Amino acid sequence: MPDHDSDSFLSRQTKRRRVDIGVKRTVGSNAANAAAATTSADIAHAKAAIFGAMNSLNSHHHGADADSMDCSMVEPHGHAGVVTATNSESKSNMLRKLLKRANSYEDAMIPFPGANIISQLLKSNMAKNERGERGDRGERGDREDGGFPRSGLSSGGSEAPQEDACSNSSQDSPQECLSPFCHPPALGTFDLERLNDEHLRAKRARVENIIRGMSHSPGVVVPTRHLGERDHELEQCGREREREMDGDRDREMEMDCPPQPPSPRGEVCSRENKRKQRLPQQQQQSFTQLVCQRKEQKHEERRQLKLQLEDMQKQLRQLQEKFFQIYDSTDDSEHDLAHDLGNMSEDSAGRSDAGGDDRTDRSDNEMSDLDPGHFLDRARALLQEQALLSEGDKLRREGLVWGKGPGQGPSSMHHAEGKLLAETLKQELNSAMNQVVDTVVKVFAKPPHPAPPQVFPPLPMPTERFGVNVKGPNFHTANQRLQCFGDIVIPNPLDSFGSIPVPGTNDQTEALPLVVRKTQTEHHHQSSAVGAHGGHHHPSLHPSSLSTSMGFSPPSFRHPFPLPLMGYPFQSPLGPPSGGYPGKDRSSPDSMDLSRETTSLRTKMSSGHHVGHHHRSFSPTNPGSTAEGLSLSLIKSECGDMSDMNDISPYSGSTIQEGLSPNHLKKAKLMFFYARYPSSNMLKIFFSDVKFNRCITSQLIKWFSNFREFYYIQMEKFARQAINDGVTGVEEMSVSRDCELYRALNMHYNKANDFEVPELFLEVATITLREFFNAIVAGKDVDPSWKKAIYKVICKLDSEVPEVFKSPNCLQELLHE
DNA sequence: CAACGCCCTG
DNA sequence: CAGGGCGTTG
Repeated sequence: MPDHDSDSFLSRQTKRRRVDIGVKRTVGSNAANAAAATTSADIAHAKAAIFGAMNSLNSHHHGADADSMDCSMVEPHGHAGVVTATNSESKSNMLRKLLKRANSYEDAMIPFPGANIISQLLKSNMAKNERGERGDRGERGDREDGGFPRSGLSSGGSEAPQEDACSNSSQDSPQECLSPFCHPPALGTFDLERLNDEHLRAKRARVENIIRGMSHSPGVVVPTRHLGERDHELEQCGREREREMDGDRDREMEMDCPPQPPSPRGEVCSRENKRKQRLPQQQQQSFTQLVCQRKEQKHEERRQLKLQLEDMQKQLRQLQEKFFQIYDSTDDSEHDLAHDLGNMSEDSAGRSDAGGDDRTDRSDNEMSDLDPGHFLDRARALLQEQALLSEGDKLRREGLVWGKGPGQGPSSMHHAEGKLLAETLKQELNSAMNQVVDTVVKVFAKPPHPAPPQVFPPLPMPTERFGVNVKGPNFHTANQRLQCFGDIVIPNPLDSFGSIPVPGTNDQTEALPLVVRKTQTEHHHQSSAVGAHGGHHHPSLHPSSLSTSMGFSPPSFRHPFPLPLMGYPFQSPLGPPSGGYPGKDRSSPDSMDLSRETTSLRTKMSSGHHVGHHHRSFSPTNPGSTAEGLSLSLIKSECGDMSDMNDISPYSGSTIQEGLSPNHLKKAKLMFFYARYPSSNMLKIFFSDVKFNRCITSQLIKWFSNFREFYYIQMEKFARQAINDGVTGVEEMSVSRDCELYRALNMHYNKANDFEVPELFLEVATITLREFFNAIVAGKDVDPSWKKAIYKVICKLDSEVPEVFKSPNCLQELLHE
């Protein structure tokens, strides 16, 4: 898999060279390599973010609780001892049930598009957690090392370690993390096949159960289907999938690319397309482009879903943790609710012991218990109970105390508080659960809902395929809320995804989750290479400045959808969204997608050849995308492959730019006062708010080259002028703040004169001037390369650029001083 | 060969 | 300031 990645990247790179922006230097290949490593390690980044978040979560609690939290996501067995000891098992059971249901949905979702990836990721998390509990702390550290900017970076060698780290993480991610069978050495091929078979069977069973379950859900009408139908669908999906893969191969042949293994990866596809768009015969291929666009969108959707689920799970774990803190030694009267929650601790523990593969062998009984209808019903029951409880407790809620006071025994006071807390927790849980439900439902209902005008006749695919009537109110709102999660920053491909049919290919994307797991794994890994966060910032950038001046705090980093998600659970103490879901009235994010993508393109095209259209966004009104394709190819030929910049950080709207702005130019000019010859690494460090690619690096270096040029021209000019003026002694030559030379330089690099030119620069300028003076006086200027000696001297005079310049906001900070 | 930097031109 | 050519370096 890494081979494939690097291969494709190499070919991309070589092709790119043709369209280099002109500066012969290929500085960008450093950046490009880094970018490749970044993208290929996106999954590792995501994981690192998750684990980092979990770490931070755990760090707020002491050992046992932290452990139980870790377990809670996987298995509550960690609580079992504690809870049973305190005879409040039923309560905890209730919570566990809820929590587990939340988790179990990933399993339930497996047969559906986008679900498999989630479950895989969750399973991988479980595996990680289990390992982590065994005291393996190093792994997390490694991961963070690979995924996050490190603090101790040397300006010289920041790239090699990055690549190493990235490749490391990309290496172990497929095996360790993505594989549901996390016992590599123990399994022979036969075992693997057998497990795979079982896994598929279990999947099938789950499909049945889910479909059955959906029919219980309010507002969902499900025509019951037979396994045979489903099988047929699966087969069909597989065939479609094969067809598409063949298409990939064909296209690659056309591109005279070295034949690559058929990759389901949208990234590759899009890359192919981008390259292809430069070719004249692209009209013929608009169709295949559509296929790839859809794939890409689907991958993004998966990524989003995955992130959402993880977030929600984090929330749930938090809540659970709180719950157990409070109920550790208290009692309650919730048995009525808890009793129907079944024997969860048993099967939970059983599953935890059995490991990942055992999860697939869930019985139908269990599954029927996990269907969405029951889930929703229970949620409602909880809500009703809440309503009752909260009547009397609402007023006292202010005085919640989250710990046991020293003087507080198991008194009635404590008891009452526990009730309060329980209620609050339940509310939170409910809300969180609602979110889970919505998400899941959203997946189920991936609707052919009326999306932007379509050119191709829509294929009635998802509804039929899943037998889900998506017209229920819940589905709509769920859909919208999902979009709200990703709003502003993350493009929501859900809409366009489900609604952009591709003629001929019967929308095979739905079949992807059903493909063999290995393919899935690859798929996941690769699609995440397009991932959202790849664009956060270059790993070599300074985390300190980022976090302090850009609001790049770890929490927000790990939380792609912080506000809507966090706000939701607490928004309504008593009025949980039983009937109407909040977010129903949110504006459609469709327009935001456009604007956002347009922005992402615009910033990149900061100089020259602006073409008004958004990249990667498939325009339904322009089916062939011929014109767009051409203009797109123009853009790409300007700046190389844009796949490097596809990723949009959630913060990119205000912080990470994909192009150099006039402010960056200004900053560069001010930096020139300190460094005449900054290395590309240095530039990456100091322009941390810019997403580096070949273009940007070249541009920045070109800037400094131009600065030098001007500088040396001025020096020579003034030296000659002084000589002409009869100056004979070098000592008379100096650059002070009132001389002409200084004014010329200041005018050029500090036009607004709002920056105090450092004294060091004056010294360097003086030295330069004298060098020129001496050389000219000595008549060296007859030598065509006489300046080189001077350059050699000057290039050693670079001084440290102040730390302030590392801040993206350094202009404000500098100019306010 | 890639990376870099200078030079020239527009 | 950007584009492109060219030479140098490791």
